[in-house]
Amino acid sequence: MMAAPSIKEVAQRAGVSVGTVSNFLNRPWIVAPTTRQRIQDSISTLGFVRNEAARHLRAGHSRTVGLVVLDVANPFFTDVAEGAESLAYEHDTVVMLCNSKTDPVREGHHLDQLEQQRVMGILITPCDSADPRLLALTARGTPVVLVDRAADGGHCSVSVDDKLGGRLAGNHLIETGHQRIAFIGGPLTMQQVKDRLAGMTATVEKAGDVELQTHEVDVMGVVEGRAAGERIAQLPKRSRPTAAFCANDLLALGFLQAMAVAGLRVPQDMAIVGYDDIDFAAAAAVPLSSVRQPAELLGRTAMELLQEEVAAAELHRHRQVIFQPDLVIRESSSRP
Amino acid sequence: MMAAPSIKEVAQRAGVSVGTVSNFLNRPWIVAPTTRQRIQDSISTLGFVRNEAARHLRAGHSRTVGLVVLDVANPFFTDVAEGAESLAYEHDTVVMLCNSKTDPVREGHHLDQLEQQRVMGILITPCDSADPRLLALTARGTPVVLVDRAADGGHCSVSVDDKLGGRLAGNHLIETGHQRIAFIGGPLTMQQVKDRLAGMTATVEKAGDVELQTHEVDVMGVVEGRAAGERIAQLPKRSRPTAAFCANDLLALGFLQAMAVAGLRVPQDMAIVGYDDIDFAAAAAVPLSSVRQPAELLGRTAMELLQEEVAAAELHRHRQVIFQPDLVIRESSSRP
DNA sequence: CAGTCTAGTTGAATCGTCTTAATCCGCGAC
DNA sequence: GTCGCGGATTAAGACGATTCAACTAGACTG
Repeated sequence: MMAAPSIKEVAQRAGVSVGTVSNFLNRPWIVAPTTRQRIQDSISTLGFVRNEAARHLRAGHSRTVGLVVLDVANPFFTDVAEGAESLAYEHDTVVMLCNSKTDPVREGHHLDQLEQQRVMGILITPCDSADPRLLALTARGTPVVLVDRAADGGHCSVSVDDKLGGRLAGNHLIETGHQRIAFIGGPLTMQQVKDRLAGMTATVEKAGDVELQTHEVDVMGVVEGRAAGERIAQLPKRSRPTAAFCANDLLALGFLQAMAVAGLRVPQDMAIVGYDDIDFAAAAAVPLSSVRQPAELLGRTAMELLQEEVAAAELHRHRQVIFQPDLVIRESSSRP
Repeated sequence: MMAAPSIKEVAQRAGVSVGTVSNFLNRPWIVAPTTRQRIQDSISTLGFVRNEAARHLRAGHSRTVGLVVLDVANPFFTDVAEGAESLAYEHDTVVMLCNSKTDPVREGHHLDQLEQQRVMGILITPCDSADPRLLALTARGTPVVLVDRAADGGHCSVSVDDKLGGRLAGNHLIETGHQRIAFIGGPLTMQQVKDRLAGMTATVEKAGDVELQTHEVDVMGVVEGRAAGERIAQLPKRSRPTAAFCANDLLALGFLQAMAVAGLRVPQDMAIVGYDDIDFAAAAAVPLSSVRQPAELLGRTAMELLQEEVAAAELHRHRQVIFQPDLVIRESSSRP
């Protein structure tokens, strides 16, 4: 296993200078056809592969974008990644997917690594809304775009109107006649969760005689949803909510399973509305109503903003793009 | 936004040479305490961040490992990633997670990128067992470790005995009295799928009077499992299988949902056994029996083999590690 | 035939970090 | 007072690709 051949060896073998090989690689049309052929041959016999590190060093910036998500196992985020990657692909850049698992320490570690790699920029759904590290990063020259969370001006951001999402779910449940509603989500330090709850609360207050219970969880996964469901199923019928609004679909799925186990019928005994409208939601045992977020578009737009910021540099003005969510009504919350 | 400060500016400001700063960074103990302090101050006031590209260029190899999986949305693979990452973390290396989506073109693109980045090595669950590209990659100096697939000597590999897994599922279903069994999985070009089917087939043949139907799918996701389930549910009762063995849990989950929709009870009308034992399996509406694979261990071991190969270089002998799967029996296949 | 183009090619400098051999300096031993 | 020793520091190359000013050799113009 010898060392990988460099442009130099390619040049030598083709009988030209390194400059010409570089031209061949980057501006082939200015190289004479015969020379071009010789270089091509040399490259394939040697099995030459460009050294990205060297290009990067010379260029001063890499062709990689970091994407830090809260949970790779959540289809919502894989869809976001998909969207980001599709645009990246068109611009010949690479996406580095990092999983913070809602853990600030892990998140910090990933940010360090990405900064050391001098990535073009970072797309992130941060654990903490107001982490000063993000601003510091930007100040030191790495553009940061917030995903699924509105920024307050220091960054670009792409988000969905979570309060509206909460209101949509609230209106729907109240209209279908529910008077005791549970909210399941958390941690409540996360802006998205706070906003979804706020939207719901606003609707409930306007309606007057509706009771809202809040059940906080510390991670939004299936397991936690199931646990919350079990807790709620055990409540005496008189005080048990008749509907649940889960802050994401993973929670809702777990919650749904708990209902099945507890023998409560969905939607007759318990209506459920989730959030994100992941593919699983429509395909659940009882198809889940859910507040739909345009995940892929979110990712794609975030990448767009980043590319804008990178291109414009000094004269760039941060933008906050906000999408509207839709409520998709399915069996899990249809009128009994 | 000025350019990121380099070691040179740090040195200047601290009144030392770049060599000393480099020493501070890599072998702090040989630097005098007072100097150390001055450099530390300089670093923090300038906000210096190491340039990984330059280190990499100098060192000739990067501190990144590529991990290419078939489907990031499949919890099995996120568990594998978790395992790989945990070990990587201990060795101060970074994992770059790439999603091929069972698409050879995407896979190829990722491999190109990773090779250009001169990654330390690549852990991959390839689409095609026998892609010559993998051997070429190794020949050119990038170690490749196969994950969840046994290699034939050209690489290290970490896998699980899929034939045994198939036999375990087969024995279990036959013992519980089933005589018509469906196998759902695909594409059949994938070695894992082939082996799981082979194990099942062997058991069925030994038993004698058991019928096995094969239902091939082209991607192993929830949607496809659901479709297969719908197809099978429509069969007349006399010819409809009474049990299904799905080549992964995503398929099984989809299949389970289709049964619910079709009004078939699980396990009374249809027993189901999945594969991978992802967290979802235990938490499904009807808890799923599943052939358990040690996903995290798989990832961790793959990374271990890679590090071994990188360290040993010339004198390295490829190893094939094979784990044993376990059958976890839950409600979905318990005796009616 | 001198002069002007132009297409094609070259060589050297550069990016930021690490390493190696060389240098410096102060102190104790003789 | 000199020598040597060792701890601390430095200066000078790599590493591989890119770029840009400079150069060559023909072709063409007037």
